[in-house]
Amino acid sequence: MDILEELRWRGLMADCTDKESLAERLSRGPITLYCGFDPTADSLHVGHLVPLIALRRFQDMGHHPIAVAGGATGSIGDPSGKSAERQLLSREQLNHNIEQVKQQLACLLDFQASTNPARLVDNASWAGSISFLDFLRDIGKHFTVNVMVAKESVRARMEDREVGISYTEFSYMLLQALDFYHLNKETDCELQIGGTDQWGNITMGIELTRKKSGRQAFGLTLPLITKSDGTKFGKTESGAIWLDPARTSVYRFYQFWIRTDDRDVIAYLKFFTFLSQEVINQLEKQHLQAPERREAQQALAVAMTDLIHGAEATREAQRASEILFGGDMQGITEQTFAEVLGEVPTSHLSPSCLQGDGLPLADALVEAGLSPSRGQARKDIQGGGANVNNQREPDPKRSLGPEDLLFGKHLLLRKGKKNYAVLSFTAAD
RNA sequence: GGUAGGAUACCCAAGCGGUCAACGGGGGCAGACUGUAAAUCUGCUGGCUUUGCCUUCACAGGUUCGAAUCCUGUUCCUACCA
Repeated sequence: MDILEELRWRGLMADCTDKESLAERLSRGPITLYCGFDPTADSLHVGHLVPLIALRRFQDMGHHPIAVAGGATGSIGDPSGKSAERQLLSREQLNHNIEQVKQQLACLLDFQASTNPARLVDNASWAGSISFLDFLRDIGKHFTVNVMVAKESVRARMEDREVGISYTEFSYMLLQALDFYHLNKETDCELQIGGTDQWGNITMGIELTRKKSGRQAFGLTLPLITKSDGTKFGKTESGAIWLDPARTSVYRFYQFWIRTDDRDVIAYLKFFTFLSQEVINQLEKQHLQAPERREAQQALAVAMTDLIHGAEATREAQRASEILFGGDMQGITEQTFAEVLGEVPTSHLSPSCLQGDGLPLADALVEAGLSPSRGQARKDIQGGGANVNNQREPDPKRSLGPEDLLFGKHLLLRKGKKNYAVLSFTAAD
C-alpha cells in the first residue's frame, strides 16, 4: 500500500491537486514535503496533530518531511477561518514558542533517521530578511488582487463590515506562498500538506512556484476533524487539550481520548494512530459487537498517550483511571492512591483549615476548582453531585474534619461522574 | 443630516408601574438510567454569612411609597429617507 492509498483508506485525503501526476511522482521515489504551523502558543494541542502525524506517515514510507514553524507568517496572522483580526505576537514570544514546540515535535517526527531525518525550519529565516520592495517586485507581481480578494478567507472578512481585514492579514497568503516557493527552490520540496482551511494558501504557493521556477508542485489537504455531537474537536469545558503535560495532565489527556464518542472512535483511530489496517478493522468489529467494552476508545487513548507522553506515563494514567473509575475507595492502599495524586488536579491547603468547625464542603469544592462559586457549590451538593472519597454527600452544611482524610493527608473530591480533584493537607508552608 | 425602532442574564427572547433575580427556548451543570456512551426523563443555571440578605435588565440622572417597565440626557446598534 503506497502513501496515497494509505491516506485514502484512513479518510485523510480531503482534497489534492493533480492526483494522477502526484501518484506518478510518488511512484518514482521519495519526495520532500512540508507542513506549516503557527507558533501561537508555547505548546501544540490536539488540533495540530493530524497534519503533523500525516507528515510522519510520509516519513515512515521513506519521504522527507519538513515542519515549518511560522515565525514570519505567525507574526502576521492567518486570516483563514478567523472571524476577527489577530493579536500580533512579539518576536521573543514567537522564538520562545518555536523552541518549546520543537521538543514536542520530537515525539511525532523522527529527527534522527539516517536516510530521511525530519527537519524543522523557521520561515522567518528566509522571509524575515527580505525587503519590502523586493517582496513587492519578486512576489507581489505574480498575483492579481482580483484573485486574492476572491479567496474565501478574505471574502468572508470583506463582507463583514464590522471587522474587516487589515492589509497585514490580507498579505498573509503571499508570505505562505513564498514559503513553498523557497522550500521548493532550496530543498526540492514538492508537496505541501495542511488542513482544508489551508487550500487557498497552498494553491497560491503552487502557483508561485510554477510562475517563478516553472516547476510543478503539489498540494494535499487533510480533513477537518469533526465530532458527531456537533461540538468542536479538541476543546473541553476547561479549554484546549494541550500536548504539554504542564498544561494538560497526562491523566486528562488520556481521559480526553477515552471519552471519544462511539460514532467517532473508529475514524479517530484511522486519523490519529499508526495502528495497522488489520488491527483497526479488528477493533471496529469488536466495537460494533460490544461498544460497552470500549476497547476502541482504550486502544485510541493508549496509542495517543503513548505517542505523546511515553509508555510509562500512559501506564500511570491508565492506572489512575482504573482506580478512580474502578469502584470504591475501600481498602485502597496509600501506595495505590499515590498513583492518583498528581494525575488529577491537586490543590494544597494547610491542615489548620480542618480544625474547629472544619472546612465546609462547599468551600472545599471551590478550593479544588470543581465549583465556580460557593453558591454553585451548594447547589451542586444539594443536587447530589458532590462526592467525598467517592461517597455522595448530599448535605450542603457538611463540614470536613481530620477524620475525613485519606491516610491523614488527602481528600478525594468528585463533582458529577467524572470530575475529580484532590485536596492535600500538608504542614509545609 | 432627517425620521422610526432597538439595547434584558452565556446565547436567543418575553416582560411595558408593585406578586421580578425577571416567562420561554437553546446551551451548560447535576441526578436517574447506562458503558466514564447515545437517546430519554428530572432538577439547577446572578452573588452571599441562604426560612433571609445584597447587586443586576446599555450608561448617567429624574418622577414615584415603589421602576426592567414612565421622563430627561449620553453612548452604541437597526431600518427607511437625504
